Amino acid sequence: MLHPSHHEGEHSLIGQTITVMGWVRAFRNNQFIALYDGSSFNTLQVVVDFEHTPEEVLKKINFHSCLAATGKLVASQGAGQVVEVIAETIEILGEANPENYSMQPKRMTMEYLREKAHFRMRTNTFSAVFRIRHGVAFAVHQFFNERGYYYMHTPIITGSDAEGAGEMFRVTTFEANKAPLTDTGEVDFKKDFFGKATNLTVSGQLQGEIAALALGKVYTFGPTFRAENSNTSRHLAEFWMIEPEVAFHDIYDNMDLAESFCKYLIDYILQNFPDDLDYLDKRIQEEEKSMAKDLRRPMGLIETLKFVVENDFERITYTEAVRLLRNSKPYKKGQFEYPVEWGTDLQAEHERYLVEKHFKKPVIVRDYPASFKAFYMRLNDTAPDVPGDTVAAMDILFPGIGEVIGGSQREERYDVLIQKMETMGVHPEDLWWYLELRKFGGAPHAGFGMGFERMVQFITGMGNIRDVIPFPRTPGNAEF
RNA sequence: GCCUCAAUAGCUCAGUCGGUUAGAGCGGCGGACUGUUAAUCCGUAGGUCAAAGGUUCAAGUCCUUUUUGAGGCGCCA
Repeated sequence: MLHPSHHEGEHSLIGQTITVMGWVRAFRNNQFIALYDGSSFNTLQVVVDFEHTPEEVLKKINFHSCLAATGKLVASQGAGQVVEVIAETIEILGEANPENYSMQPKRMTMEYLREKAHFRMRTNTFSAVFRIRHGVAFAVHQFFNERGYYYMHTPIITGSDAEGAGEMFRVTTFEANKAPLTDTGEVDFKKDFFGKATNLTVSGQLQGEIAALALGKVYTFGPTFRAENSNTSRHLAEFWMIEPEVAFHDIYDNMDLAESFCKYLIDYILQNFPDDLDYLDKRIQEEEKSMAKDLRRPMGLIETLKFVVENDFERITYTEAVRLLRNSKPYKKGQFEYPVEWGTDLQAEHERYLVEKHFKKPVIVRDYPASFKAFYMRLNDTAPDVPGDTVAAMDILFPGIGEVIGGSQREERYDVLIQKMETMGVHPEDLWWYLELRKFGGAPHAGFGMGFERMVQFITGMGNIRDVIPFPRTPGNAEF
């Protein structure tokens, strides 16, 4: 459909009779329809000749009703748009009776719209968010394709329950109350569809490593499932994750890749979705007018995105982070709820201090204690000033969102890996193939996982992750 | 899973110390309007105050339980 920013269309079609189809955003002065078809943020003005338009058609030109208008495209007499269609005929394609329709041409809360997920994409905010979501997804593939990475489809149903990334959703064809039992009274998964217990994937990483040790540079991008009872604005039970895995990369290559990846995605949206971004930016400013000054964002949305693209991320080790936190004002004043001690994981309040107060930019923290990180992360050599064993792991922390990326160099040394599995209670026999990758033609390699929705959340400035995925799945909610 | 807060008209909200007939804006409906930009103007209808129970002469307001939602925390991406 034509819209004011579609310059090619303007010039080639002015003076011609055309048919346009879309949904009514507004009907002003009994005369002007703002028609919207989703192709961009903009609407096209259709001028109605109401003396020659049947009464029953005029009555059905309502908010969000769908229609086809045929008429001549002309340069607009009004100020707000470049071109407009002088309608000769209007055909109502789909009514939207305002007496029963749950959407209204006014500001609605995100919570209300979440209950109307079948209609919320028709709003300015959500249409902008989902156009941008598409843009980010496209940019993911473009980024990796340009760099010679292969897109790998790792399984959604997985039989390995040793991935250690949280609670899993069971996949079974057994009736919930009629599962066959073994002699010892346990569910007999040998009789289940796959002949073993299976779950929805929590990560494609382990299979990604198989691909990386064959094709060199690969990435996955697919749905991921966590059955955690997480009730926050940045967790979903079903989300999309991007996981590059690269042979011959160490932790530093890994951080470089992750940082340039983040910047590429953000820059792609800045370049290609300015109208949508501009609307979201203004929307946030409007929303923050009624908020206390210290609760507002330090920078506007677009300003923030440009800042992230143009500046290096801060890089520190976990050990340095702990030292820095223990010397911080909130620590000395006892304002942290959780203790800061080498060997315990950084809490959200600590990460927020580093990102939002101290460095005021994205921060990459690396070399975490081995004790609370996954078994597959590569053990670092001991270092002076570091009180315990660390692994080559890194997290990228963003303002407002927290962890957007978590990654590591993988343990490629067979003996070290098997020892770590044993101390961490992972059964080597369950991951025999993973171990064989180290035995035969193994290589140093590294990778990371990016939470796709978290990145979209950051780019759109949306406060709740449920509002950047079309149909959110969270504890107690799988409507639509 | 834990903590805190909330639920009043279709939507967004106000409702004082427990007191008589629960209000506003927007939206809806009826009307006016041929250059509007979330158009504007006039008129009008609309309520089981989330549910159940309790205290009280009297409950939207206080108490208990439940439901739903939000924010924070934990788990993580």
